[in-house]
Amino acid sequence: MPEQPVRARLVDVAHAAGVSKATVSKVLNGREDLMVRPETRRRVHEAAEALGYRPHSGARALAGASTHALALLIPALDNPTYVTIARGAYQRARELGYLSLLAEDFDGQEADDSFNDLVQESRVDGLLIASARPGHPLLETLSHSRVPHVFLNRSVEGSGRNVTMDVARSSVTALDHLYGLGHRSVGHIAGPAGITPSEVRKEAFLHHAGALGLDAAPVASGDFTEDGGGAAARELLRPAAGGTRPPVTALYTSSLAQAIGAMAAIRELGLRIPEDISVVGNDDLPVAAHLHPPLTTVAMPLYELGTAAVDALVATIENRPTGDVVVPTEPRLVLRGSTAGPAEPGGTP
Amino acid sequence: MPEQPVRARLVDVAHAAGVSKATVSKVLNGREDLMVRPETRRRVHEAAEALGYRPHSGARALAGASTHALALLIPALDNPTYVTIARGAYQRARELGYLSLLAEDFDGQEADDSFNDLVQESRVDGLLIASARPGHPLLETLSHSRVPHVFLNRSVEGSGRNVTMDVARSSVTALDHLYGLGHRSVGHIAGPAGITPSEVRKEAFLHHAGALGLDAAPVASGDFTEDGGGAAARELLRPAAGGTRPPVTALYTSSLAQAIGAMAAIRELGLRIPEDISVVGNDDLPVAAHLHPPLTTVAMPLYELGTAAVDALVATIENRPTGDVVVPTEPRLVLRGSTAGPAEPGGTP
DNA sequence: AAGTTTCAGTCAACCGGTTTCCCTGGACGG
DNA sequence: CCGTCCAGGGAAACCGGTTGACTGAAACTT
Repeated sequence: MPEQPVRARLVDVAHAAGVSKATVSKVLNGREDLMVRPETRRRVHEAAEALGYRPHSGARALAGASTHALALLIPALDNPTYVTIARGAYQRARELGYLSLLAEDFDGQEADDSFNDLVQESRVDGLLIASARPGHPLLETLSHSRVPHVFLNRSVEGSGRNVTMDVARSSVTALDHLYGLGHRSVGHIAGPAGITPSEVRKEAFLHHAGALGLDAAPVASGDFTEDGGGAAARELLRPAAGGTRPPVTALYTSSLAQAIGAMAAIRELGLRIPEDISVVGNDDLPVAAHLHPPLTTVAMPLYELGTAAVDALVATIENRPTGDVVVPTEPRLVLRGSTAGPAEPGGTP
Repeated sequence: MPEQPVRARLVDVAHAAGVSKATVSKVLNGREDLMVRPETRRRVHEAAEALGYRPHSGARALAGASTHALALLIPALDNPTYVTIARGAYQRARELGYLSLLAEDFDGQEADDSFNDLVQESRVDGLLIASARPGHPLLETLSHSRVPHVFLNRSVEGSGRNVTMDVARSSVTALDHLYGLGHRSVGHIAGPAGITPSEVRKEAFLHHAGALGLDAAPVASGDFTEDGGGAAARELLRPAAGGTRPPVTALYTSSLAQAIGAMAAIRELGLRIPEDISVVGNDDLPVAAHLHPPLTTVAMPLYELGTAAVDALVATIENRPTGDVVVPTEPRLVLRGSTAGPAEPGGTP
């Protein structure tokens, strides 16, 4: 026979357990101030279980002013980086009794839509914002509201709500690897200006390049896309006036997509990977292993970023703000075929 | 000065407009059976606008049994195919006054979680299911419930709720292209058994290969991933007993990731693309243009699939079921560098 | 002119929870 | 033996919308 076709309500559970609505509500929400006999509690739980009771989220939101849901705003869904973050967030939210919803925020406009649909209509209790950037319309909106929120990955200076990774460390890791292979001229493909992790990565790159005493450490910026990476790579590989060899022997990119675009550009220039140019990308994702050649990457703790952001947001919602948080897991180098020692300066075929 | 810090409620709008709650509700919901003077309607709209009124979704859901939200269940977020579908769905939903939420359903377990969190707790009015497959737990769950839903991309036979693309046509398009280049032996890398579009694509491939009179049209199955494509490619390219040349001169894959994996495998076998083996992938996404060589693909109308699915679901919710729907837009060949005429049979270097 | 429609809106019940305050009965102290 | 106290639980007032029954006035009928 089919299951009960109608939803069980709180009152149904109450009736089945022989208690009142109030008691069921207290028991199921595990309130601390509860004065309920273990025996009664058991009956309530059994009745709820038997009836397959699930509270009506709307009713809860209405009565309790809490939806038990969060929303994660990410800048681009087709960037698999954010997918990993989203999975971490979803999982951790679930463990804490929240539902994590996903919203794409290409470039600000969608953020306001999402804000309206999700926050203003009380569908969520708080926001995880991965799409922040200077001048983002949402920042202004948020300053007028009391909605709990944290910024992840892309931080907002002085907000005290940033959850980030040790991005600077990723530059050090990548550079140490290339230096160890013998590279003394390394180019960096940075992300767009104004985006925090991109800036930090660039600064750390330049700083560490100085510390290592590299011969050259040029930087070019581009979108986090394949095209952005390709254009930046062409810029960095252009031989100096009068020269014929590219000024660098290795490239370190800010995103995986940039690395893919850079690799394509390198080949179009008639150069080989890794014989002529080594490439290191950021963020290790499955596709990196299947490129030609397989891409050496710096794996960032993306999943943990998602979980940490949820922890911080839930803490904020419960009035225990955490301040800025940095995920403790360190970036890890994943060695593959796109890096090798540089060619001998004079040894061109 | 900061905006009004407290939400405006329906009653606030009513008061501001000098009418009753009921009137405001009717006006704002644009009900057809409304008897409201244009003048009154204008006042209500102005008041709502001035107060920045947004209805409380929970209250609406409670009172009207309608949440104005849908959920899209997709099998893997890191498959950009589904991202395009999701964008189409989100946009169309918005146009129809719905909010489209995204949920990932790796392999069934998550589907039940989502079902509980979203449907059982009345957060959504209906489900767009892109993750169906035979034996999927959700199918059983759905049969016990009255939740409006449609299946997209992956269909469920006999459900009368399928929204699909002309997948068979994509095989024809790919095969015609390869045939036109001179290929007479083409291999097909299919998706896992039981997944509808995969099956249909395979059948269409075999059928059209027969119609064209190809010399050989072997098929191998694999996951929709890079690894799945790589393994299947190795299988299809294994020379016949005693032979040294691969039995096919071209490969046609079911997904973009498979094509990437296949390309890697082809190279590992010491073969060139497209000189030795041509490759055609399914679904055109930005990364295809940046592979080495750029990948020729069959572009499927993914965005339209998303919009059509929402149309069908909303129709179902409003008691106007549509029956199975096929998106009219035809697959389109995107010509790039991974396809060329086959090498001369005897012309090996 | 009185009765009937139609029009334009209002009233109030209800949706399914949460929460505050109040009630009750038994244990306990004096 | 009676008053107090408190653990255990219940009654009822919300939360913010939606909806159908109902009403008062204006416009038609005849």
